[in-house]
Amino acid sequence: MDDSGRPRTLGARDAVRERPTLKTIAYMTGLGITTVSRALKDAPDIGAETKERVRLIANQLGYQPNRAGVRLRTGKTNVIALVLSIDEELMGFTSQLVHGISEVLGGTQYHLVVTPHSFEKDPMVPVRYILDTGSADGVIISRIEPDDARVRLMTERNLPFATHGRTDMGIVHPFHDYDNENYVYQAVQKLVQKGRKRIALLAPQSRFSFYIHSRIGFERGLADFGATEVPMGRVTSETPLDETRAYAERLMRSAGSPDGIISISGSATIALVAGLEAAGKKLGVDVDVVSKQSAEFLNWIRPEIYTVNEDVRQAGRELAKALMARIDGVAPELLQSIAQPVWSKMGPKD
Amino acid sequence: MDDSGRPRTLGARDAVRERPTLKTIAYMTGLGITTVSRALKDAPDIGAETKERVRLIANQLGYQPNRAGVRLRTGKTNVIALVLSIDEELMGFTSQLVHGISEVLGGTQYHLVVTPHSFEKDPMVPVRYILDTGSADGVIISRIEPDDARVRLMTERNLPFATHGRTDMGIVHPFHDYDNENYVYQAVQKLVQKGRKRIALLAPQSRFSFYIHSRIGFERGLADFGATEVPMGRVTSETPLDETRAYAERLMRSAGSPDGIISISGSATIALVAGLEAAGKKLGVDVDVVSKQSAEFLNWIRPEIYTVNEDVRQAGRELAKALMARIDGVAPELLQSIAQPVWSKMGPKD
DNA sequence: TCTCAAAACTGAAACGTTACAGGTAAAATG
DNA sequence: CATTTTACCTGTAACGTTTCAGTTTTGAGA
Repeated sequence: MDDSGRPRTLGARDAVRERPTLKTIAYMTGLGITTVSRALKDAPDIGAETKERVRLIANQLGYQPNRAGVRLRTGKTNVIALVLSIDEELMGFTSQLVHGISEVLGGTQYHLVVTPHSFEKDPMVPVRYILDTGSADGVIISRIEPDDARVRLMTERNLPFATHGRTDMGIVHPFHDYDNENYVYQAVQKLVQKGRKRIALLAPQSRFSFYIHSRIGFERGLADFGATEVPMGRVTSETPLDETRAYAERLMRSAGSPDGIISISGSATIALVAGLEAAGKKLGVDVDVVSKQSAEFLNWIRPEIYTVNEDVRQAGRELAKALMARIDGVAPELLQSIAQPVWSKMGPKD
Repeated sequence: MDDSGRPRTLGARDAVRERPTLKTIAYMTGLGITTVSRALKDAPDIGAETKERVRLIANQLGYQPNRAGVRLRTGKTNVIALVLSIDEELMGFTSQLVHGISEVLGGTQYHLVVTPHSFEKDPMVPVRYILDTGSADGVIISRIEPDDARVRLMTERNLPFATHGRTDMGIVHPFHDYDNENYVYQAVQKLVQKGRKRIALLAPQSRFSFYIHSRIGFERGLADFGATEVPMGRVTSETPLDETRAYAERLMRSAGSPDGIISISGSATIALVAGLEAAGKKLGVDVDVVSKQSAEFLNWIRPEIYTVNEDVRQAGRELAKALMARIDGVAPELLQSIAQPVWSKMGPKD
């Protein structure tokens, strides 16, 4: 009926509306689909002038490669999966991370798929799903353990990933971490400088890597600066806030109550402070508190708290960049970074 | 050369590893690919026994339809896009919303793609991108304006969406909203009951729908309960916190300072309280504050604040459910909901 | 016994892309 | 002038799915 070989109503159909495809551009330029595809990829066997022409038309049509086509043909999903635990710290952690990641992904073909899950149940579920369905080119995980089953599995199965936190299992992989050891060490120093000697540490749950790091920093600090530890019982940064508050009140009323407290998490600090004030203690007078926070809010409430900011947004950026590089084959040992603590300007002056 | 007609090493290849496809199941059952496809869809022209057999093998293989294949063939992406403004409220709003949405999406084929953008620049960009690339089956947006260009565009182009907030432009669409009018109305009532008469409202930016709602509730409350307004100048819930604080301090030192303040946002309240205390005022004595919050944290800091919780997680659930229903063709007028304010148990007793 | 309809199943084509294995014409080589 | 390169370009097949238009088989009806 018409110039067969090519599908029938192509020109008409494409000229009207519809999303442009390689076929559209091929039709408009009079070239073959293959040529157009290769031209847009800047392949060496396509003439310079042809490439120019193809690019021009592609731009003008606003051509965007069809993701499903690419994915089906090549297996490349152009998706980064962010695996979130449902009990991640409340105060802005997740949103900061998401924003940081997307900031970097914004200039690329990657989309960000967020996959939350209940950590208590089984942290492997989302990772296995991604592995089984091939639904992402790379994965970002947090809440890392020293010996992390997810890290092992993804390494075995060759799925690129980046971790927010370090492991200690002889596997070299991309990560970004906060230097919690150094943070706690400096915190001890700060408290001792203020004349505090009996210090408590509100640490993370012990299964996580950063528990170890903060303990190491703590013990090194106690030794170096000469102070003693007041134990926090079973209270961690993830204990329900009312329990934390109750424990803090009891602790501060007790005989050997601490005169300095270091907290690893902003929300726990709120409960902590509520507890110690309920016990009649005064911040900056009877006791000093140092806290890390992922959003600048503690000093609005209590200017007396010494605060250190964790730039989670920056962490998101680092993780996204590292992961993309890993996907592109960069060696993992080149994709590791550790952020140093930064003391907030809102805290006390000294 | 083996049993040609079918691709060569299929049985072998699939038995070993590789992801199972319809072809795998077809090979194992001895059926055609089409039959398998239709059997899994429970089509009426497939025998009951055959369906059973196919389902059994599919389950056993852990078959999951290839998303790229489906998407290429049908255009269905099985993706929900969440369009976030980069300057969304800090305190947990984003993460709550994300978790709420994923909770619902968890049981479905849908994936959640998060697409942040700088609202100040151009809120249309992400919507246009999704429209142009067909990269999602539905969209969730927030920060809704009474006359919202995104709503208009998506309606025109027939892209299903749900909004976190209402519009007022004669378009019926799925939404979930918080009853800010009622919240502010009740807040005025509460303050008047406490004997407060000169009330200030820290409202959202005026371009947003919920500005109007809170103003209406405010004015209705003032009239009904007999109080007068103290204006907040140009301060809104999005003003940088230090400016809010400075303004609050100045305001509270001035002649006609308010004895009651209503705040629409938890983070703004922090700055507000810091300001009024800097002016020497005492919460619950010189002035009462009522605040909405999306995470229960204000009363840890100041038990004297009257707080109302907005369950953003629930909002996420509602939005996800509404959007999926809309995608399935349910009429938009059936997919609208408004959450009522709930007074926190942590606030003052009366 | 023959015809027809219903029930059950199936191959081909298409969605948009890329890898592969050519193809063609012009230019360089002998 | 014949032959080989070189530079550019192209058709086919395949990724996994669904739709369409059948085909085969079975059994009922005449």
